[in-house]
Parts: sequence; C-alpha cells; structure tokens
Amino acid sequence: MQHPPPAPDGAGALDFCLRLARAQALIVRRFDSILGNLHGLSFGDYQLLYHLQRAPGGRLRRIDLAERLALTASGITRSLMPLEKIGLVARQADARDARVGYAVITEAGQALLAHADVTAQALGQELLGSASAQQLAPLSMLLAGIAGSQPANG
Amino acid sequence: MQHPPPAPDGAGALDFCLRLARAQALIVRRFDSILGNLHGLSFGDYQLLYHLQRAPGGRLRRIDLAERLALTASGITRSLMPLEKIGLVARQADARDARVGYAVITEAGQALLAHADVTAQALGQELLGSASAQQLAPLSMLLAGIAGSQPANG
DNA sequence: CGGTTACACTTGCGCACTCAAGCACTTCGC
DNA sequence: GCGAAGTGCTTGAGTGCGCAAGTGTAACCG
Repeated sequence: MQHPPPAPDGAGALDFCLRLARAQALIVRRFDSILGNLHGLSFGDYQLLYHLQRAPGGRLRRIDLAERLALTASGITRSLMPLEKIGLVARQADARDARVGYAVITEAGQALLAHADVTAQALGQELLGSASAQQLAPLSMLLAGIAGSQPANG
Repeated sequence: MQHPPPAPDGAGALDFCLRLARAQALIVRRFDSILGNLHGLSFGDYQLLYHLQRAPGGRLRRIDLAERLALTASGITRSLMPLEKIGLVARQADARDARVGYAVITEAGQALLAHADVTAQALGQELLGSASAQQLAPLSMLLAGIAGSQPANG
C-alpha cells in the first residue's frame, strides 16, 4: 500500500474552499443576471420554484425549503413573499398541524419555471462547458458529501 | 466512437450548480462561525488577509482584491474599513498613480492570520473529510474553469 | 388535565453587499 | 496644452439575509 492517506492536506482543502466560494459568487451573479433579464427571477427565486416543482404535490413545508436552499426560516419567509404576491407560489395550511405552512407552486409558477428551466439548463452547460457528464457525476457526489444532503431530493 | 458528446446534459449541469451553491452557503456559515469565535474574523475577513499575505509585498490594489474575492470595488472598501480600524490591514498609496490605493497586511494581521490559517486549514479538511486529494483535484480544476482565474494568485 | 418543552413561522434590527452616482486622477487624441 | 475618455476608489440608497425575540401550536409528562 503506497497510498493509504486519502485525506487532502490542509492547504489544499482550504484552497479548494476558497475556489468554491469564488466560483459560487460568479455563478450566482450570472444566474441572477440572465434569469432576471429573461424571466424576472433571481437565482434564489428560481431555486425555490425548482425545488417545489420536484417535490411531491408541488409543495414543501417552508422549513424544508429552507434546508434545501441553505437559508434560514426567516429568509424563506421573505423570499416567498414576492413570489406569493405575483402568484407564482401559493400558501397552504396543514390540516393536522396548524404550525406548518406549505408553499405550493401554482400553474403560473409551473409555466414560468418551464421557460426558466430551459434558460437555466443552458446557462449551467455554458458555465460547465469544459466538463463531461462523466466528470460531473462524481464531483456532484462530492458536493453532496460536503453539504450533508441533496438539494434536489431528501 | 460511442461517446463523442463531452457536454453534460442540462439537468446535470444545473443540478451541479445548485449543489455547488448550497455547499458554499454551508461552508461560509461554518467558517464564519468558527473563525468568528476563535479569531474574531468573518470568512470574508479571512479571505482578505489570505490573499494579501500571499501577494508580493503583502499588498494588493483594492480592485485586484475585489477580483479575487469576487466582490465589487465598493464591497472591498467597506470590508477593509473595520480591518484597517483594528490595524490588521493598512492603507498605502502608489507613488506613480494617485488613483490606486493598496491594502497591505500589517504585522498584527500576519500574526492573527498565522493562527487563523491553522484553524481554517483544519476546518477545510473537516468539511472535505470524505474526499481524497485525488478526488479534489479535478473539481478544483473545474472551479478554476468556472471562475476564469485563480483565487490564490493572478 | 396543566405545565414544560419543542417546533414552525414571523418580525425588528442590523450587517454586508450591489448598483448608480460622483470625485480624483491619468491617459489619449487633437 | 486641453478637452474627452478611462480608471480607481468612495458614498448614498436599496436589497437580501441572518440573528434574536416573539407568537401560536403541538407533543410530552407529571
């Protein structure tokens, strides 16, 4: 066994985190700009709709939404407000537990998301242009490991 | 040729971006919390010192700092203010061009950074605990590709 | 039952960041 | 030289988000 040590050195790990942070900042900027111009959505708005659409029934408890977006509950409350106002997302109560509030994607939301998805996927491809699907898969797993759980499903 | 298509499908690329964003949010939270408790630094503060320390002469034009952190010039102005106030960073003018202002890391800054580096490297390793250096390398390259240039040097 | 604890959510406050505007300075073109 | 354009930086206004505190509800426990 010549190579039992799988752990990266500290400097490498730190450098990786710094790159990740920088890349993310640029990615968010780009998504915000493109999605904003084309569909009037911020990257955050898009993520909200994205996760709702994929959830069973098109709805999610607000706190689960928070977990998926890595925001706090208060961030979700405020982020959903404008989306509810323009009718992309609706509010829904739980019959069994009066504490929980669901966010549901509306038909208008689905319609807008369908268009935004095309834009977002194209943008994702553009940003990752040099990478193949085969390369991406393991890296995606790695990110899931860092994050603890997946953004797309629970 | 069974596999000529190197491009990832849109859904995969998009999913990757979403995971990346989520991972980054969690990473920032963790760095902010640990560095804040142990050294009184935010993750942003740490990055500022990190880049200054590695730059020739321990100094960088404010705008170059902005590029490295993926912030705007105004963000840098405001971020440096408290660090200048507590003497971790100093302001320095350019003899040839009165427009440019350098940010220089002070001895106090270097001393604090030396301690913070230990913490940050350990934290980086912890966050990436499940990943090997071999796994990390390709992802790091991919991030560099997304970001266009490196965070550590220019 | 009544009290304590836990949970989902909202709200007030503050911070960090962006954008747009403005200032100081340099460089270019005539 | 001198105006025009470009660059580096700062500032005012606005936004997004976290934290802490508060509300209402549910679950547990004597």
